[in-house]
Amino acid sequence: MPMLESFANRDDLNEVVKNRVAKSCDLLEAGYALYPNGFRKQDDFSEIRAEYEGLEADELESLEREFCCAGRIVANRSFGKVAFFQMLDRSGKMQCYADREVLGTDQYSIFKKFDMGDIVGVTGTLFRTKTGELTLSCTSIKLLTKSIRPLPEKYHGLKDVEIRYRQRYVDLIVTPRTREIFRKRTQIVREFRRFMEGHGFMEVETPMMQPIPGGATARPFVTHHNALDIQLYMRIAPELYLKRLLVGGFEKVFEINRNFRNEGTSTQHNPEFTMCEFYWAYATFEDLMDLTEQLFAHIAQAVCGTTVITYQEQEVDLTPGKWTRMGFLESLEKVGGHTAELYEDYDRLAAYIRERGEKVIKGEKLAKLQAKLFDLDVEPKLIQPHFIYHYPTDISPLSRKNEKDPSITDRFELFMTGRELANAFSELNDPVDQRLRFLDQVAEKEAGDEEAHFMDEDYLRALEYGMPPAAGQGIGIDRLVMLLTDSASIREVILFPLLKPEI
RNA sequence: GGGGCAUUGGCUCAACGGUAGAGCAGUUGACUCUUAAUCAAUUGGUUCGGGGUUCGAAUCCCUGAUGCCCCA
Repeated sequence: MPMLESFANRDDLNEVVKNRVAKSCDLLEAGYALYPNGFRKQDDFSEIRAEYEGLEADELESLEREFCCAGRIVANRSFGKVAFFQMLDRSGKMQCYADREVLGTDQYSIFKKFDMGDIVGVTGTLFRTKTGELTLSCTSIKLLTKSIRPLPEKYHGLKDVEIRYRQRYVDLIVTPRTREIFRKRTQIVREFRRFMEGHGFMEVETPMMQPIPGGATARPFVTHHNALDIQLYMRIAPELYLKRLLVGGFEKVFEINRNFRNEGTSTQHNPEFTMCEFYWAYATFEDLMDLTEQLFAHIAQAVCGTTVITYQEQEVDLTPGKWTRMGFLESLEKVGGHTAELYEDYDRLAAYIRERGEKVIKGEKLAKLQAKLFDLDVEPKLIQPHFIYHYPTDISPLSRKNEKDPSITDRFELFMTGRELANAFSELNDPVDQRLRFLDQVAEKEAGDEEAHFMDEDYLRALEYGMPPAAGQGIGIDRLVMLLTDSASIREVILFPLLKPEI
């Protein structure tokens, strides 16, 4: 109690909090615990609703059953001797009814001291109100957790996105859509796993702290291991470790986990994000296209109940067989509206890209400029699912070269809604070729490209033992969740997105 | 890294150079079927921080912080 009082006297607290602390003191003095343990909840509101929503008022009345629920008070409409209040549990909301006649004067007067946001346990029976709403009439109400901070306004809810992200716990209490998004996220990951396991893939975990970061073109986070006194990097991709597992003989592996890339944030980038990468021995990138169509359709069907979804008011058809497959250069022509006269003429292409406001770095290869052209004029136009394949070898350091044309690789990226969702290729398993590609990257790193790949001798050693021909793919889980929850920003689908510290 | 917008009570928002206000939440009171309950009364502010202009600044200028959006 003295602690509570000193808490209440802190001068940084607003009136509402002080009031609630004062109320808490009253409750304590009257002999009630503020945070008692041991209440056993029996029933979820959604289960009750599912089972009894269909019953008529008289059928409910003859029901003998007493329910035992717990949750947070999120609305309270009080009359003199009765009150209707809403409770929220993990499954949803339920209207409850408190009646002085039923509860007795003592318990009812204690109930009147409860605030919005308090967590309470109730027992009660079902009835239907005059307006027909299924309601739990309380036979007992017990305070389980006192809340001393006021919840946001009930009608407009929480609109300040900064508070929504920083205090996600409040957002989850008051914003049904937020709860919905994260439930769906869990479902999506679960269905992803189920699909992969159903296709014979084995889930593994590989290092997230790596002495040599590899498998992607990105700047890594650097950290340090004290006992070993070595520099470590947070992984930018699991790729090279998963392929070591192919060498080891696991033919179908996947990992769903976090990657870390030391870059800015945007509506589509968070420094830590979740990827699923999978590797399939004795398959090619073409097999992956078929698998991907099946995978997306499976998840969309399971989570959204349809394979035709709506994203930001655009309809996207994920039905397998309807996905477009198009060559990289072909897409520059057909979608971008350019000809070889532009995209194969280095100087003209460089001039065009500068004109469009993109930088051209001195010594940058033609393929990189073509990729920039693609980003500018093709990617934004790919609304329906498109596999864009045969990327230039120069920008695909881990992909297998095409057998007929070594300037391109057997690689594709998946696009829809104007953005990339997956990257896949037939894997390069020739250790000599891989060494040359690494050396090429090392040269670029030395020339100042901080995103270029590191040399990885152990990975080359693994390839020298022999990695079976294989195809591998990475799918951005956050972007997939954005797609299936119609979210415009990646922060909407990450529980605690990275923000600068408050103070 | 650059540009634009935002920041006012716990929350949602007004006031745009002249006394900082409303609704919800809170407090007090009334009320036995409400569902944004209603009615009456009422508390609560370093207008994001710091500087400046002005007789006077939430408002105009500079600077910093955080967030959002767009670009790189």
